[in-house]
Amino acid sequence: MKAGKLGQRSQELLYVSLSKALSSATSSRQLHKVHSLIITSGLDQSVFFSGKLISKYAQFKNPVGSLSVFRRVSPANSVYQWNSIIRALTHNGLFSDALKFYSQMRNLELKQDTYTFPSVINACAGLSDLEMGVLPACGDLVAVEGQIVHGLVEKMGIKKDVIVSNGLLSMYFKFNRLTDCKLIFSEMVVRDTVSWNTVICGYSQSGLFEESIKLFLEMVDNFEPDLLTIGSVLRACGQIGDLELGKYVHDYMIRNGYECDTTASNILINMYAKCGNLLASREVFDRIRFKDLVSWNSLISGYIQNECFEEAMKLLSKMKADLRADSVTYVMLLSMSGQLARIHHGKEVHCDIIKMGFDSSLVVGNALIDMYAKCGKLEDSLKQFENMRDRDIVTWNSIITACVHSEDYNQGFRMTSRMRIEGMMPDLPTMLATLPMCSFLAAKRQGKEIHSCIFKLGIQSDVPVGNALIEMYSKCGSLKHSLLVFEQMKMKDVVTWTALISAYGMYGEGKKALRAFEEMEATGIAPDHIAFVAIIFACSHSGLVDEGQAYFDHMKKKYKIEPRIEHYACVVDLLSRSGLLAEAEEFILSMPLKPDASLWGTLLSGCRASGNVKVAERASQHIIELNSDNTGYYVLVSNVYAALGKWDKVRMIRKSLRNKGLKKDPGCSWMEIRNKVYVFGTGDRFFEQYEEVNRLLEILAGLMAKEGYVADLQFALHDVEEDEKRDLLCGHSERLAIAFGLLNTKPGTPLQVMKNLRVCGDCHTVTKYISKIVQRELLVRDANRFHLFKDGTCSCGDYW
DNA sequence: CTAGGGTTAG
Repeated sequence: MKAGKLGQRSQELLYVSLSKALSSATSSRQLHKVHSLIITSGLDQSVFFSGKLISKYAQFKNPVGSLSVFRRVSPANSVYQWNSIIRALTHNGLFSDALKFYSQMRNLELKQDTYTFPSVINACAGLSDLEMGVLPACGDLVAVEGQIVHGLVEKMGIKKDVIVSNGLLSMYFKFNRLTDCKLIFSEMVVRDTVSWNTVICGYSQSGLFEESIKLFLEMVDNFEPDLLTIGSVLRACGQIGDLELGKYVHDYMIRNGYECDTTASNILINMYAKCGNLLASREVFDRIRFKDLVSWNSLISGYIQNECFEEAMKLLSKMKADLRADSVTYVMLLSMSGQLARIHHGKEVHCDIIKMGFDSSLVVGNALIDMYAKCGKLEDSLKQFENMRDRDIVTWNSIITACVHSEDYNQGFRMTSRMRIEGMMPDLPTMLATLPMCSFLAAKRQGKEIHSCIFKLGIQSDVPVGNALIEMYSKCGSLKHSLLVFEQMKMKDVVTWTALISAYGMYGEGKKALRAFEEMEATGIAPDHIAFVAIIFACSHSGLVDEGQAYFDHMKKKYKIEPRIEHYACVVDLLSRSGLLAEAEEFILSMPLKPDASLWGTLLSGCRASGNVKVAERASQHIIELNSDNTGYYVLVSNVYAALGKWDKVRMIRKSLRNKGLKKDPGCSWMEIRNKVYVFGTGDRFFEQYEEVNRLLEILAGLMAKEGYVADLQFALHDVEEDEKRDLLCGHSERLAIAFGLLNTKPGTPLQVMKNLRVCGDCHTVTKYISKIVQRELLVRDANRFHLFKDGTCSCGDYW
């Protein structure tokens, strides 16, 4: 009896001391020691110690240890043990394993409790992030598991448990199911700081900054925000540039003693920099007692974002005196080189990166691709891309963007197909990078594919995506689809409206563009300087001279937007296309900014329609004096002298182009027939069906002559005899394309032809005749607009 | 005995 009591007493003592030892273990070595003691005492299979050991191993990032303890108690019969193993696995990122254990637990018909769900929910959420991209089926599975969990939570009546609800909230945020979040949050009976933080962070991370700020303001009435809340809301302030609220939060921090927190101060630096208030950033920085690398990087990045590059460099050298730059610092420096397009600076940074051994970093590698592209060195971007061992989605998006930046669309499309072959899932930025390629090439088929991909990704309601789609469809010859996308967009910004106005402008729908502009103003969206470029261009493409000029004044007076060179160019285009050349020239000479080559070039193009050689010659003189590098203008100038028969001047210009190492963009046209793209260059003789195409053009020439057509030889721009000039005109690439299209499609089928340069006046006339003779709709897109030829007329009303 | 939110520089 006595011995028994003593035994029980010592057993209790052992229990307590082992439990204490286990709790206070601070290293895995200590843990192993205590574990051995527990085993020798024969207590390792007890519910209490096994559960505690499982959790303890998880704490030291040793899920294998947790598992081996769990296996020794199998079949486990206590909820505590199951909870522990599920939590241990989730804690270590082994989400799918955690869910497998959860399924087993469900099969055992053990009663789950409020401790089970938070871990399970976390596992669901974690898996969605990591594996859904690669394994869509797995993602579905998790979605189902998430629903089961939610259902069980409701059935068990533990919906009111704050921790469980918070877990559900966080899971749905990770699935980006915002409506569910809203519902759960509104139904929560009890909310604590964590609940508020979950929704505020969640909205901020989903990019819904206004929503996040609104919730924060609601929260402060009842709860004390902590550092997490403050961090999230400051991020939101920075993103939308809400300086006022940012200052309010800063005051709150000062009042509540968060001011000396380094992390919080770093966020403040970032917020002020994003709001453009570098002085405030600097003040916060100077007050930080313990500046860490992030503090320095944040301030330097602030200076770079606000284009104060010299300040940034000064700070950098100061920083280097007591801290070593890390990969983030180098990424920022690369971004600076890119912004400045200074390849020498970029290469120096690249050398430093190699020296410091940061060249193996994925983020740095991606930044290098971007830097080289922005410096116009696509070759170096490609080299960097090929040299990279690991590539993530950003790598692919960067190289595609690089190709787009250098206008190498074929390379760009090659990259997108390589990306598909290598199994990389495209994302939203991929869509934003590829859509402009389709726009430029008028590749409608690829554009449509991307559109369906956008639906599959579920990002069709994203505003920039919608904007890019509007542009793509309008440039691919489908105004109808553009309008459809526009109508379906729930949220619209100034870019959306501008895309619509430009679309109308390209199709010569000036009146509709004007109406769209008014509608935009009526919905309370203020036009920016680009919207004005779009509307004035739309006017000039439709011959709405008075309206265009009115908008130019409207911009200055009502919106206080100072006209830039491109606005002046629009007005010059507007006047000269309508034959008001004297007014256009006068306008250039009276403008407050120094006219550059683009203005004279615009005037010169405008001269083509009316053939005013005097103005053309004066404009040419200005262009030559300005010594621009744009070949397009020199082609125009040389055309003027060719038309005047001043061949010595033509030769002089050609020679100076050669000396500068510049080459004229060759004119080319292309069209899509049955999913295949056919390209034609000016005067091409080596393509399929060359003979047939030529014969058809001859037949058409005969028929046109009967209708009264006479070739306008001022557009044949070579120093050759008259009849040879006629031949050269016939060789213009758009004619080859049209003839080829006529031969290879059924009668009556509308044709769509793209051209990289502007259509010449003679081709414009010829196309009108052809549309009448063959009774077909011919849609021609040139450098900046569409011409729909139908029964002898053109939609542009000859304002080409 | 076990549970929930994670913020800053790119």
